[in-house]
Amino acid sequence: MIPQRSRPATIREVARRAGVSPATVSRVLNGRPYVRPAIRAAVIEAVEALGFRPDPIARSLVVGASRTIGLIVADITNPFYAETAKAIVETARGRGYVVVLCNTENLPNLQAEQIRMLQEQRVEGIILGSVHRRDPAVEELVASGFPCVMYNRRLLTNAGTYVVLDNARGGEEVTRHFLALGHRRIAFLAGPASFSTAADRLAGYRRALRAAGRPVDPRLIRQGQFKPDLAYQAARELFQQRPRPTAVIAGNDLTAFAVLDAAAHLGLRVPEDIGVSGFDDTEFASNERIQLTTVAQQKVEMGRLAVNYLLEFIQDPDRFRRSPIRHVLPPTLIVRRSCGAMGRTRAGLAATV
Amino acid sequence: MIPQRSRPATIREVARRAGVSPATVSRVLNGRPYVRPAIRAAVIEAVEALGFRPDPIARSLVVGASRTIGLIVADITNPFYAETAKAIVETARGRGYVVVLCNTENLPNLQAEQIRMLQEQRVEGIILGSVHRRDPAVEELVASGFPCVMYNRRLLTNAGTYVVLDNARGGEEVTRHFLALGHRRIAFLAGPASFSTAADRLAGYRRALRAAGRPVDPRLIRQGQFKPDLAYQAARELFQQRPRPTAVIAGNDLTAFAVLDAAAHLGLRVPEDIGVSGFDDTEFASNERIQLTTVAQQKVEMGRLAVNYLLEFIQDPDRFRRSPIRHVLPPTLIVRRSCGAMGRTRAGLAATV
DNA sequence: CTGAAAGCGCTTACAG
DNA sequence: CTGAAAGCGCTTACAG
Repeated sequence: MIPQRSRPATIREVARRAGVSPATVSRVLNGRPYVRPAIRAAVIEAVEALGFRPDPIARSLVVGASRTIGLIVADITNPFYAETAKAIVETARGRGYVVVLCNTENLPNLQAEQIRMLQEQRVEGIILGSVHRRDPAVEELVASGFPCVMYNRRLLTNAGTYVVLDNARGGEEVTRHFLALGHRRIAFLAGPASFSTAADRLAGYRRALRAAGRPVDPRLIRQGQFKPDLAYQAARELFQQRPRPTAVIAGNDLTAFAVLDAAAHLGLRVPEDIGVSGFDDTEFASNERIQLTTVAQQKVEMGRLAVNYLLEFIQDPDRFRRSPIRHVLPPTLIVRRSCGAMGRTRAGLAATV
Repeated sequence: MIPQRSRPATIREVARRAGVSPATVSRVLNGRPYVRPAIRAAVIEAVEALGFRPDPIARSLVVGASRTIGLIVADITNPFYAETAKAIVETARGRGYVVVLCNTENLPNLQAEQIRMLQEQRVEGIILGSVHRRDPAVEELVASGFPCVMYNRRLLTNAGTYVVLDNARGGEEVTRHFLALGHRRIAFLAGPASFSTAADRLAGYRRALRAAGRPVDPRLIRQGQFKPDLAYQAARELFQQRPRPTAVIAGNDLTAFAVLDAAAHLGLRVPEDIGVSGFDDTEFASNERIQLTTVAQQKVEMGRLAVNYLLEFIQDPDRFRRSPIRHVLPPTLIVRRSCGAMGRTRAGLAATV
């Protein structure tokens, strides 16, 4: 039953068996019209009898399509990337594509090397999850017209097709939330300024403060840490300030967890002494002991969109080169215990501030 | 400077420019001996001038080597798989290999399909992280001699090359630890019996109890849940038992977190009312609010070994077919707050039991 | 040491 | 509607 795996059948063996030419076999395999039904049937019969599966490598060589796409992420161990990667792999599989995974650790040189490598491997397109705002390798890639879509982060030039969260609105909403709870010294622990996510979230924070007529205090802003250990240090420093901030908005969930740790080590209670929030709504944010208020993104949807746009791009590159798609997804503020909004009146909070 | 990406140079253009034949260019590119130094230099000069990069697809077609490996995991959003995948991708990259990621959700049919697909894509080998104890598709793959290495889980037949944790010893040590703390009703929340990890950890638990002359109470054993929501339910049921278990060993960290949630929702204090432990030592286990006692594995090392064995397998398939490698890594018990060993005397604990 | 030729397994004009 | 031929971009015996 199961064909021996040793020597896969070739198209010419199928042709011989069906009594036709390899060209005809190729035609029925690729669903081309103009093949007499009887011949088509004979070919199909032969294909099945031999368990024939066309060699994708050979096919790639001639048509230049590998049915492979590349996925470049900053860090697959970050739950945000893991969850989007899962959706990407799953969606691609459903469309007959396989995905090659690359991890950049946010190193521009490494990312540039991976882009080169993926193109050499003849992937049909690339999904980029870790672009920097200024990113020569990506800018060049976009300019070249090679099918690619960014997700999560985008270029400062705003070039190319991308799907991102409305990070500014997310930053704005969570800031407004803390303001509404009566907080007046709200710190912002932003990621590196070179990531659009961090920059946009911070911009939203500033906008919300200004809209509320509150000053933006530079001492309350810490830039540069998306890594837990750096965020931990920055949080400790913030907590040492007098007067102490009453809330800290972390640039993502992972840094928010580090903020919680720092608070615990300094004997600060969350949310009584300090309100905390994150971004991403990763699995752990809802853990009973964490209960992190956070700005959620539609991670599965984001991954799915990235794949769909990329495959459309591959189908019709000219269209995307002429008019790239900029898809901005809405944020959702998820209120949990860590911000102090649950089970506390505004008056009660005002009293402790 | 930068060669136009539009029409990549071909080996015959390089040959023309260097005034040699394509065969010679191929030789110097592949580091073959017997090329006159002057000619070699001319070829290298031409390669650089044209920014030539050999087409890996064409190369694959003739040599049958794609410089690509497949990686099949159960769930990339599980931190264990994310961390090992990262090490695998990184190690492979260092050796000039690219990795195609597949996610099985532990579905045997899906896994079988991915194996087929990867072979069609002409990957040179496959790393399998989600095999079932009985797994026809994998057993067939191993029997066929196709280069593959399992990690994390292995087959009941024990066939093939693998690198796994000494799960039995891990289960044994954590059980002994709870026994030493004075616990007498230790529950075990095992993963599905079809995973060797779950089966082996449970076997270790049984062994430790028997060695201590303690009975194995079947009501304290729950099989089947590696998913947080199922584990949560199972934990609630365990906690409703009278007398209540005083400790629960979870099959992995993710289920341990669910156990913590269940305890919290029932108003049980950890570790005062109930000791809890996990497996894997994922990032979150060390979170200040979690402080989960757990059995650690060397995840990076495991990933690295899997790649290295696979590449050796690819180099010398006969050797691996004749004598597969069975690499068993030692577990490390990491004691944190959740088991109750910290800051409590044994007498104190005995009093509460 | 080097080149001409064949070939990897497909697809695709080009004829008919 | 179908086949013979050329070709995708390499590598590898085979001669010399």
